[in-house]
Amino acid sequence: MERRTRVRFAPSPTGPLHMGGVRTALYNYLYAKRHGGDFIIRIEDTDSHRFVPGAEQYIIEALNWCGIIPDEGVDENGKVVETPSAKHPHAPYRQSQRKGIYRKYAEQLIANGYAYYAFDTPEELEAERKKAEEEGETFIYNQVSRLRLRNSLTLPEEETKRLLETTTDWTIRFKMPQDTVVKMDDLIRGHIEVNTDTLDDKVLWKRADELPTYHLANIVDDHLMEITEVIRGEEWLPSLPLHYMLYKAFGWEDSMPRFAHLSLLLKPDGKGKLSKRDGDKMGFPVFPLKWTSSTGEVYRGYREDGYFPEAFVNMLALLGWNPGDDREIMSMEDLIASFSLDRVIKSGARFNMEKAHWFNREYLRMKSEESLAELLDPVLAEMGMQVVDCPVCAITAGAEFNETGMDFTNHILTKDYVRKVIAMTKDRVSFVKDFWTVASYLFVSPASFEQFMIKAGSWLPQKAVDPNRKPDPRAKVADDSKTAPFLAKDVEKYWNADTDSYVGGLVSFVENYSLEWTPEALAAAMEDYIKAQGWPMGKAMNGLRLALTGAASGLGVAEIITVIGRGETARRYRYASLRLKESLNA
RNA sequence: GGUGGGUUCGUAUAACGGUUAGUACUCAAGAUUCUCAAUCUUGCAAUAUGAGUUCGAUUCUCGUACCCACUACCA
Repeated sequence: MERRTRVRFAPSPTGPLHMGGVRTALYNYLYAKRHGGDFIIRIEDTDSHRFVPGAEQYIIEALNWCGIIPDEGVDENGKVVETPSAKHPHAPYRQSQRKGIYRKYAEQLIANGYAYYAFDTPEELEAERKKAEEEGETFIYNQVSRLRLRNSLTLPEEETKRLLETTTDWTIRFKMPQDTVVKMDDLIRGHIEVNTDTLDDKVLWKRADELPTYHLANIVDDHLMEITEVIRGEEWLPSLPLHYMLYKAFGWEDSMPRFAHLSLLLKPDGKGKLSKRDGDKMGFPVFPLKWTSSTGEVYRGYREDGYFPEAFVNMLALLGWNPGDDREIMSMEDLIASFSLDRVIKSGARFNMEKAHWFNREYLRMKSEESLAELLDPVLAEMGMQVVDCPVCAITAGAEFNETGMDFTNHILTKDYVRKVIAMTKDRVSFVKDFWTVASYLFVSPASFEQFMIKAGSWLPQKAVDPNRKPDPRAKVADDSKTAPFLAKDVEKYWNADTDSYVGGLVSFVENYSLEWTPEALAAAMEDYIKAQGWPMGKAMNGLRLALTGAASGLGVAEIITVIGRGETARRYRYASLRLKESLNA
């Protein structure tokens, strides 16, 4: 009988979900949707000591941002469901609120001889561990040691009874059978065998807080919630034998889910799994959303760093899985249509920031100018710009737009102007905030000229250096003049009396230019003019760009002029000429 | 230490036991150009290691090295 596919993502609210967790959730989601099944969220909060306020909400919000929407466990308002309904029949979905149901399962195991009561206190166990350590060994609560410890297997029945009633720090432990080979199958890793002699007697239920441990709660809930596949992180592989044994002990073998253990996400240097500190060290976020810890530490998030959720999800999906062909840019629908566990990679994957940037750039290019303008709005507002939808209203309110829709004195601009800038600079940026970085001169005229130059120069993209990479023997020594800040003392290289006259002439030409006002037409006309005058093309054009942008790099000169307009062009030239002359004389 | 998992260019990955070991990112060179990008073209770069099985091994088996996880009354 074919069962409906039901998978779950079962995070523990002990902190923010990091990108590895998001990937696990994503793979679960893709698998569920690929098979037309359900994706369920369950909160595993059986450890009261490690509970972190806000973590649960963070997890749900993060998944929501990624477009990973649960079918069950969380309602439309993003709240974990607490009372059963047709859509959420297994509520509550928080294990702390399910605590009443686990004890009887643990007792059932004892009744059938699969578990026992253990009365050793945490202090006693700690002492055992310490003793073993001094002897150079490791203490394990297992088939051998349980015979000399205080539990219902060694104590007389009356004593057991008495302790159960009079003490409150006992536990129920699984009675791991001796010398039995557990044969397991993993959807990603294939067949695995483990001898039970290497396993210990795990605690299943604690009297102290009357809560189950992960192992019990997990198996019981997966069974009750009719989970068909368990897709989780590799850190669970060592406890898979125990979980197999538990299904067997409960007599649930027939409905036991199939298991798939995902490899971990590694630090970019490949040493160890990704942890929350790595982001700050390596300069990238490890969390989907920004997180502020209770001690006030702030961790960056992909959302706040300007990544598009589609790009983030796409990048994450391909970190440890591939569709079997050369496709890389894939929407959620594409991913769902192609996802399969047998193409999940067994080895751990390292996160690569350059590739993440590339993904974001690809997605940015696919977006319309309209939607990018929308996204750029807050950035412009932050820089003191005011974007208006209704130019007429703005004019009556005192805005003085030039012919291109910009008021450079009052920093007011039209939506049209923003769209124009975006169209012109779209293929130079990876993130929405980069529009400002690469084209601020289209929004503000240079105020303090030399400073602006230095700043503009320092904005040039810094090339990332991978310490692991072998140097290319043919690579030339880095040309500093290309990336170094454009300093005031270099002015003469770019500007002298001749340049000034070329640029001045060009500006007059532009002011009187009356033909088609497009970058192409204007560029052609300017070039003809420069040639007719017999001026050096580079000197004239680069000089004008310097005057207009304050930098030695940037958009085509004609493009800039058609955006900022004639008046602003002339104004910037006069200003630059003045300031640059001062620099030369100084 | 024990148990389990893993190992293809710097990174992510592809390759019915038979390919010139492919692709993308990064990097480099060239083209283009008024600069810088973008774009296009080209290039650099890998099967951890030793045995075995086989006509033939990146692929199967075993050993070694290295990496990772687990080894809690945490998940």
